[in-house]
Amino acid sequence: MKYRGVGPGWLKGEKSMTGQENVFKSYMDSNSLFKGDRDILRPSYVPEELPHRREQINDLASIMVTALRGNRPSNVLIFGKTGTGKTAVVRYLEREINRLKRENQESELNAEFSEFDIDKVEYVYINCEVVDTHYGVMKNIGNKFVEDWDEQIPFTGWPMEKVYESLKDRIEEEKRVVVIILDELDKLVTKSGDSVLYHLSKINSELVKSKVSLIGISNNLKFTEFLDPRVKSRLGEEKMIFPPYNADQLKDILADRANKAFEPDILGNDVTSLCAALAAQEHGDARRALDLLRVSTEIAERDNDSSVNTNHVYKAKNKIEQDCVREAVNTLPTHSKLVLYSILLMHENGRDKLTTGEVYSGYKQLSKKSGMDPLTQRRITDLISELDMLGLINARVKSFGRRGRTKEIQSSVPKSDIIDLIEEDKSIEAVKNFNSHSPKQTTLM
DNA sequence: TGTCCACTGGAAGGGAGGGCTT
DNA sequence: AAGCCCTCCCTTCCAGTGGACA
Repeated sequence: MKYRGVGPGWLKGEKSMTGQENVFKSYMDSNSLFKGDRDILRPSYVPEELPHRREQINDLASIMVTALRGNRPSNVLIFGKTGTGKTAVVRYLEREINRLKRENQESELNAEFSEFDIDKVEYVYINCEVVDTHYGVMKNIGNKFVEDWDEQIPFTGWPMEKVYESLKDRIEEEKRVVVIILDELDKLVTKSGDSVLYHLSKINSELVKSKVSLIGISNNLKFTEFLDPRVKSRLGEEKMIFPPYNADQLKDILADRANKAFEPDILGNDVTSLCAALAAQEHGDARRALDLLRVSTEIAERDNDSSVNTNHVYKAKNKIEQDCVREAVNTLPTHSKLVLYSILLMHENGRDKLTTGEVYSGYKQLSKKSGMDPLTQRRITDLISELDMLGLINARVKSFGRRGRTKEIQSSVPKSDIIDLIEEDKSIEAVKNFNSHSPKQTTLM
């Protein structure tokens, strides 16, 4: 069939050139329960006020104000579990600094901070879960100071020393105070060590005009144990710990966002309370509370309901959990999929607890069947640990005395759903139905 | 109390891939 | 084109481990 393109009529929701009604039409005509921008319910949205974080905002602002006077603020380490507002507070202060810069430009007075041009305060935010290498972090910081594509540090190819020198030169081009935020810092340290922190924390001794301050954000209080003592002391000049939100605080946060996101009467009684209570069970995670409210509303919209009720919230809870698992499985490399597949198949065959050796022999059978060279057992040990970290399996080291010491492995996902999902992967199509009852098939045991 | 098993997990290094410099 | 750098994925080697058992 010839491709005919999408004509203007389609866009208006009229019948397509094939004579069928446009697939989006019915959805576009249905009423949205959101008042406007649904991103208000996304964790990345930074509201005008952050409920129950005034104290942390003030503390951090009192440290950061030094930058506005042209001096170097102390380095800060911020700790707190997921969804406790760490990133939101840092982003909030970034917005406040930018607002101050704008007001300053408009008034052209620069009265309050007259000795230093506050336009020269630079805020560089790096998420170390995304950029998790020494090179990547340095490159990203350095590239914040150039707009010309030709002058950008390439994403690979330069020696580290050159990247570092280039970064220093760019910062030194004019007198400025650079505040570098390293979010999810523990991920960077775990993966690439502390050399990037070593360089960044001693950079001030090599700068003449400019100054650099670091704000590290981490979920893990213990990650500083892996740091070189010099880095640890330079980095932790100030420390802040963000406590988890309780259910009442989460309810306030949700109520605040809900006021902006919905018309009155859209949310049923107890919807925000339930979202808050469910999220409070998970160490007071505001991100989870907001996701629950947003997904509940989306489910209500799809069901063509005129309001959101607690049933939608329970559905949303299940959906979020399932989506997380499916996403995790879908993005696994092929060999990890085969390891998980072999664990699930053996569970299907009644084997509840497995050892590394058993999983490895099952995996080897599957690899050969799918025409791939199996990886070594050492490598598979690492893949098993990764699956454990993703929460797809439970693996704990256990000693069986004379029968050795190994991991005891159990799956922690719905077996048949995930088996079906893995079987959708084209690259391992040959192992599909490996465990069928056909007499010609071998069975994993 | 020493032995033994079946691994665990750290360290070192190979090599492929992507890109820069000379 | 050759030499170099960095990252990623992987292998190889090997010391260490917990607890049942003789």
